[in-house]
Amino acid sequence: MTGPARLRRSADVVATLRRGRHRAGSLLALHARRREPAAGPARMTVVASRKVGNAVRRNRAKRLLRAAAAGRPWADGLDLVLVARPACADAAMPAVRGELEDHARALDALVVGA
RNA sequence: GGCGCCGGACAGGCGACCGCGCCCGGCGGUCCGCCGCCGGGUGAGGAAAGUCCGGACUCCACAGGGCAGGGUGCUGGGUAACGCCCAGGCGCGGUGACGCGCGGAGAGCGCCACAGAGAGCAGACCGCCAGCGACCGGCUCCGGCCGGAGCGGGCAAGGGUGAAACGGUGGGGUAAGAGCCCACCAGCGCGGCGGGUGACCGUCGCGGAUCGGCAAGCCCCACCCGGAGCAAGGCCGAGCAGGGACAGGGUCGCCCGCCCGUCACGUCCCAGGUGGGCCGCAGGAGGCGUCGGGAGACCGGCGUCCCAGAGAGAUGGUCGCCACCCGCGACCGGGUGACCGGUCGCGGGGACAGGAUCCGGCUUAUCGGCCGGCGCCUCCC
RNA sequence: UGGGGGGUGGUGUAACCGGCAACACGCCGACCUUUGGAGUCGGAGUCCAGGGUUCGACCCCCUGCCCCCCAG
Repeated sequence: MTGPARLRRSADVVATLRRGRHRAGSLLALHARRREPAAGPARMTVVASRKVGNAVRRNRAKRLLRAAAAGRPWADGLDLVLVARPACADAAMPAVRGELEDHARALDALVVGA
């Protein structure tokens, strides 16, 4: 995976969802959290629940989110969780990129600036 | 030409740039656990799906018997096995190609609402038939005669109810009738002969007058099933804190049998800790080709190929070109015509759906065209 | 992975061993009332969907869809 490294451990995902900042839109929700200490490149994972649809729709949504996330730079020391919404599986790439960029800019101000 | 039936195979192709999982090789770094870069190889389906069946595999005193429970259900075959497949038999539907169904109701229990006279060793509303007939009506040659109400009987042909009502035709018989009797037909049962491995078929004889449906209600018969599941199971590593109860425990239930144990290394409960890695885990009931056996499902021989192995879970993103399908328009060709074919332009479309231990089936979803065989109708020669 | 339960008017629930789908609240319409409320009368159901068994299916069997629960 390019860009951010993969976030593998379940505890890290839960910590990011619970203690991180988040922003949500119609296509996706972005959770972000600074590690302590904030060393190493950003890590990320994508999530799609059963509400998104069947396996094809879930995987489609996750691929779009990965591709979109790989297309922009991320600050070091961040843990990211991208949550797919049902509409994400039907969305086009520019829309996904746009919404992700909005969330990322808003959260950079909160997480990085804090 | 039109409308159909059955079977099979496919699941757009090529290319550019940026990326992903796994494997191999090289280089570099390393705290030796690995990490980074480069190159090469490889990377989803006919249903991968639903999880409805069957097996492989693994573990459980090696699970032996009985009961209970569950499943299957015409016959023969195929298979590792099946609830699957093939062939056959019978029945039903269809003009037909073809499709669908399948043990037993002559072992027992139970159920058949409403309607209807009667619905389970049937029944008599209308009706039919003689008899009585003191009452009523009509006729009268005055003796009676005819019809009806009523009474107690005989009958079950016809009407009518219902999903279903105790065979059909003809004859005899009778007061009227009825398998009451007879012949033939249908159906049932028994027996013989012939064919078939068998389901069953053909044929001959005899019998007794001969009535259902539901077992996807209980049930009977035959056959099958030990249980759990890859979070099976095995190995390595890290970490913690013990306390209490009990004589029984052993992978669904009950009894017997068997095995282990009876003061703890067991079982259960509470509390605490961990929730990491490796194997299982990809050579298989395997794919393709060919030859042989078989009616077929399928089986065997030979050759050849290696074809996903992740573990928060890899196939993506942005485009181009060419085919394919649909709609509209223009032009050309054929035809009296409805219309058909071709070229070009514009617009649109490409489904259902993603491996998670593996395999064989079933079922369900699915845009579109392709191949093969067959049936019916119509037209022409 | 294995097992269990359920889907009935708008909502919450019924229906013996197969025989006319019932109740409460709500909604709609009519009557009554100056209006509203209360009251009276009436109305509305693909019994989740599609097949099958049966004379007949909410009920029995098969297939599919959805929801809930339990164990690991």
